[in-house]
Amino acid sequence: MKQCLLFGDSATDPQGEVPAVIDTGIVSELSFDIEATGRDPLSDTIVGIALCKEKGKSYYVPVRHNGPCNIQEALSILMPVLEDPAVAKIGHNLKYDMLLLRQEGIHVRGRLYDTMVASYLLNPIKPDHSLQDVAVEHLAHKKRPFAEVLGKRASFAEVPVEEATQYAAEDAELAMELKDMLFDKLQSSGLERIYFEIEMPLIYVLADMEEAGIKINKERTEELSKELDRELEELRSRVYRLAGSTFNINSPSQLGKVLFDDLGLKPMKKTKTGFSTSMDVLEELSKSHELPREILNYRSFYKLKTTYTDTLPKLINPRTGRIHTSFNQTVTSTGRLSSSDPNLQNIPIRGEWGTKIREIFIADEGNVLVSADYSQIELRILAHMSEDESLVDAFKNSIDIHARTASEIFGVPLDAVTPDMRRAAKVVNFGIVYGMSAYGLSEALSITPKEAAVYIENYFNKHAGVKRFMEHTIQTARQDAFVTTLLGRIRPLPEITSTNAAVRQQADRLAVNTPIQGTAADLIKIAMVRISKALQARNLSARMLLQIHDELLFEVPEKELNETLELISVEMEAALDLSVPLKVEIGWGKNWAEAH
DNA sequence: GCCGTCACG
DNA sequence: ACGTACGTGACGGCA
Repeated sequence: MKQCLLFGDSATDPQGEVPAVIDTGIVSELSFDIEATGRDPLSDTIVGIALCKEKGKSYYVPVRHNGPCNIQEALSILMPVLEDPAVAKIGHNLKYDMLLLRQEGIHVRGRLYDTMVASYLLNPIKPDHSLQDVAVEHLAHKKRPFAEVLGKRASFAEVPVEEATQYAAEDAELAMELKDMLFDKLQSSGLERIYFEIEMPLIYVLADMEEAGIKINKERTEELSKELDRELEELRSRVYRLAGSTFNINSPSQLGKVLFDDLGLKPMKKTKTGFSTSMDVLEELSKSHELPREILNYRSFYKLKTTYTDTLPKLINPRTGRIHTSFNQTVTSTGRLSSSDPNLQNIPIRGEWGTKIREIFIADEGNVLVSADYSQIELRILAHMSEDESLVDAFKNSIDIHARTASEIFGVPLDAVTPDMRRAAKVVNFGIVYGMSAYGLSEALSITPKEAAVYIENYFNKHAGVKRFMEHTIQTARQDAFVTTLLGRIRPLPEITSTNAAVRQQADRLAVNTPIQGTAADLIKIAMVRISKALQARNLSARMLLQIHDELLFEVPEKELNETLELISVEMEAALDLSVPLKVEIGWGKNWAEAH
């Protein structure tokens, strides 16, 4: 027995002149191939849902187009399909569609095929993974730009339904076509497992995190803004007095005039537009004049106020009372996530003000925030990938790695390592991972390049495995023009064969750094998926809120704290089986500062 | 819309 | 001689 959808002819066949009457029979025939789209980026609401059965057979359900259709009835008919775990979902940027549907109470389930993420895995250095761009690259298909369809209208809902149908159906059809095309390419590049076991399940986790958001103490944040205002006022007058004139401190060009013309300080570095007034320059100049120090103070307070304390309260969602970031899964060339609008991966942590600002991120009543971070993750991955004996041994025996490096590069016994030596060794350990030169190390440690070269030489004498690994990685990269992570994620390095030495050396550093940074990114993504599944399996209601590259932040009901702490540590430490143990440091408190 | 600067891992 | 440590995003100034 056929049942007509109650919104009847509001469903429109893009090919046909006659509006098609979609019935439940057709909807269930769409089983494998669904693309929820027809969204309106301007108002962040669902305007319609485009469904593609196969090429040439697409439907558009105009949920919010002006007309007599009944939203609730339309959605209640699509809901069983969208929520059916046996029905796979195909789309371009599915997280976006999933989040819109959740606002309507629909929770998408089932296997995902996201063509945007597929495009990213195939080429993470591609700057643009929009459907428009991906369709041109992989299908040589020029898609009509959304802006053109929209014209001067305020919303997609005002576009005539026939035109909207053409547009939305084209989106759905392109995703369908791209799915087959990109899936073949993923398989032949060995990216299938990363796609299905890491990135696709991660979409659900990221959607949950974005939807959850994080609570902040609004009143306290506003207090901090006022406090910063008073500090800035004082600093401004001090700066003007020392400069002998008033000017815009935020303008590097005006500041340059004051420092280098009026005060006659000697410029040290040039930028494209003038003399540099960056931190390291002002740091150096502060030895000969009081002003640069005050400029630095002014800048740091100004940064904190404009980027954090002034901005965050305005971003509280009135519906949820919380701040919701976006986690971008297709941005970085190494496989890391990024966070934007607002970026919650660069919240201050250092110094007194770092603590003050982290204190404004709080747990809801009855909950605590839990922070879990991987200890020295990149060095552990380096140890595993290089099989360097001394590094592996140090981690296996829980030796303080920076202290050991200090004893190696300074040639003193472990118990004779001073805090200063350990601090220098820490810089060396980080520098190695980035491919730092003797010059770079000398700058970072304020020593001569000669001394720095000795440290580096000492390091490699004790770590032949690391040296071998770096040389081998660069050599392989030169042959393949790409590098891979432990899990097989790819980063192309087109410039590794450049005839320009500077360009080529840059690529050499990327060749060494990317497998390490990228493997760390793979690892924490695996952990996120595992934790999400384990929490569900154990019926725990902790929510993952943020990922900050080697740290995960959760909101956990106090009553479930002990069980959840255990679960998080276990899942994170077991996410990958390396030749060195993984160590997780975990803490909790009423705010992010306490949890750390 | 780019540049310089600076917050984070 | 080359240029000099990897990966991000947001802000204000300026054209």
